[in-house]
Amino acid sequence: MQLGEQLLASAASLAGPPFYPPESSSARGHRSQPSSGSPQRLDLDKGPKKCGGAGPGMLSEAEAGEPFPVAGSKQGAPDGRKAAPCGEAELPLAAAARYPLDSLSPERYYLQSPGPQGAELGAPCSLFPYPAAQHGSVYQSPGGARYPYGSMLSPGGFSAAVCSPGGRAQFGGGGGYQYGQGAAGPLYSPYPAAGSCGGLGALAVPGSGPGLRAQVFLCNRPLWLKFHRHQTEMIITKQGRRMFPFLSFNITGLNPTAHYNVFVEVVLADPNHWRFQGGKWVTCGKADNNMQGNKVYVHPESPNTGAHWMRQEISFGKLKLTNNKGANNNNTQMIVLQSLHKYQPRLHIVEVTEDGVEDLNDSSKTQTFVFPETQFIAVTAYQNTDITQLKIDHNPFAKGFRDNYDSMYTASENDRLTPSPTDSPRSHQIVPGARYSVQPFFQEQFVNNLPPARFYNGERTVPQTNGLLSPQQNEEVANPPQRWFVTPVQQPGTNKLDMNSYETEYSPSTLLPYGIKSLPLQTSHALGYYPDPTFPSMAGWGSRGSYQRKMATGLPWTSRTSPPGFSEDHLPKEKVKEEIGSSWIETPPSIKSLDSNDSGVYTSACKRRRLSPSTSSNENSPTMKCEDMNAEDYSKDTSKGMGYYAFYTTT
DNA sequence: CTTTTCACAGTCGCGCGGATGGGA
DNA sequence: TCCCATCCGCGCGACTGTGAAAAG
Repeated sequence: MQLGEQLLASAASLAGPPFYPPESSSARGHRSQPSSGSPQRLDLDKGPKKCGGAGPGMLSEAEAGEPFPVAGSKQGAPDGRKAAPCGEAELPLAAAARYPLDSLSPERYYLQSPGPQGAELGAPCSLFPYPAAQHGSVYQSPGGARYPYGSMLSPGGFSAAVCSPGGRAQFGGGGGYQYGQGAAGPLYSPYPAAGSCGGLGALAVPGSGPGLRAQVFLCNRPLWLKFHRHQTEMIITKQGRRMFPFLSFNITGLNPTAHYNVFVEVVLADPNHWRFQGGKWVTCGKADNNMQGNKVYVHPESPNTGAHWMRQEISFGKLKLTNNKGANNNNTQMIVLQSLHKYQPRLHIVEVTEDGVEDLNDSSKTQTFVFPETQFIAVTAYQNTDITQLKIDHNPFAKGFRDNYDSMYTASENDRLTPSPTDSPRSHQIVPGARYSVQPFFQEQFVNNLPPARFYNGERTVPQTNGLLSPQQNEEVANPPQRWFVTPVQQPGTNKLDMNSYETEYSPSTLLPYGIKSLPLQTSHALGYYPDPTFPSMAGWGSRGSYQRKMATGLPWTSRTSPPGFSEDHLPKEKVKEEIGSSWIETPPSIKSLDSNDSGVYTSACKRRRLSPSTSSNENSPTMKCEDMNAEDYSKDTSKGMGYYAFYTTT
């Protein structure tokens, strides 16, 4: 467990003053040892305890409906677009801006900039690393204010490039983003962006040593965004529950020969305790930041060379979340969390020696990345049915909860409740993907793991779609079609269900452009994950969606249907809007009619579904469970989301 | 009343063992 | 006939969300 301890120490040291008070005292030792008298500990007991009240730290519904505040954000989006999935309650910036937070001074909160990350919503795996301090909303415990947001990097170092994918805004320069956004003030100088923000250009830093900046891309970002819009929830159980979506990254910019440890740390995202009330998440007193337990999950392949980490996608699919405090002792695969608290996963990349020994004195060897869209609230049971539905729709392990229902309907491809690759933000993924032609990052997860049967002609010839997923410089967007034909890197035997099936939603097929939709494959029966029974009703919304997506996977040539230069950069706003607006929550009329006709069957076959026939309608679509968000509001919301894309694409 | 725990049903992949087919 | 490789089916375990019961 030397490695584990080192990493723990690393995380702690990185954090300077840790984000999570109880762990703060264990900078180099055990996290399990609570720092009883830790000066950094935030006295949250003074805060309002009563849930549902309107005390400080609470987000009223009215407030929740307000536009996303940008005040305090140096680089704040000028238009104040908001990224709130289901109200802004979950947005730290909003929260921080509104809550006196009792004894907490504002500077203790490192707000999430609504600008950059919001703008990149459409980018699945884009290459826009930007400063840590400005991003994300990791709750900073008292005493930790010095290190905004946990960028535990030394100011002189290459500072953790909190890489939030997608953004393309110039990094650092040109009104770029600065560290220490908000009250915290810039603690770090602006990121000296190596060339353009993101893109492989930044990777082209030759032989860089410690100063080499890594870039991290959240691979399944569209999925995360989907959940984020509704405020992601993660189930925690005593035995541990896997995350879904799980964290999956692509890393670039590492020294190929150097060794690195890669691990994920889950930290408290804000100082509040949350509860689901009135169809939305509201704060409910102070968080219990005394929670003990392991907060770090070391990637099983650590330590390994930079080349290794960059060669393939780095997935944390086996990471489990638990509320069992005793789980930290003997199960390093589990991260201990507390229910109804909001957390922010963070990725740490620490350069180590060949033996895996970390130089704790050299903070420049550590980089931390935070993706705000991966924030989630830990729950023991799902609160928001929207989230439940998303989980069912996207998590292969939950397939049993959707098949019957799915097979009930025969809605057209366009009339789906569940987003297809063409009607969801995933479509945008192609875009960024189009930029990625150099490295088949996703092959293992998106291609190699795909059941052969899912490939057209039974051959794994689809990898060209990988091109969609392979990082590529922005300037390369111009030739997406060619890029798509990327030679696959066969890595048989890797990843199983947890990887490939999870990602099937984002397999190349899911990333195919609109054109794919018109390519209904006859190979439905060949789909590994979705057996034949689902296909008789393929036209139905049940088998459609992910199922057909998989069919598309098999088309090596499907990518060609994509318009040249198709990219999120060039994606017509109308199209984007259309896609956003057509997310799964919207139920097409055809379904409604079917619902009425087959309600009986539906009821028996899908009694477990929370989505009742009536709720399949627009009026009662799951989305509307955010009570403060009616259809119109949702539309607006999507528009706002669109704003993100617009902002993103124009940046 | 809210939150947590547990048993349950369903799906999937893996591993094992038997059946099958081809070659020596 | 024997040996080896491949294919197939079955059982098991892992994993999911559900829904009821228990706990606070």
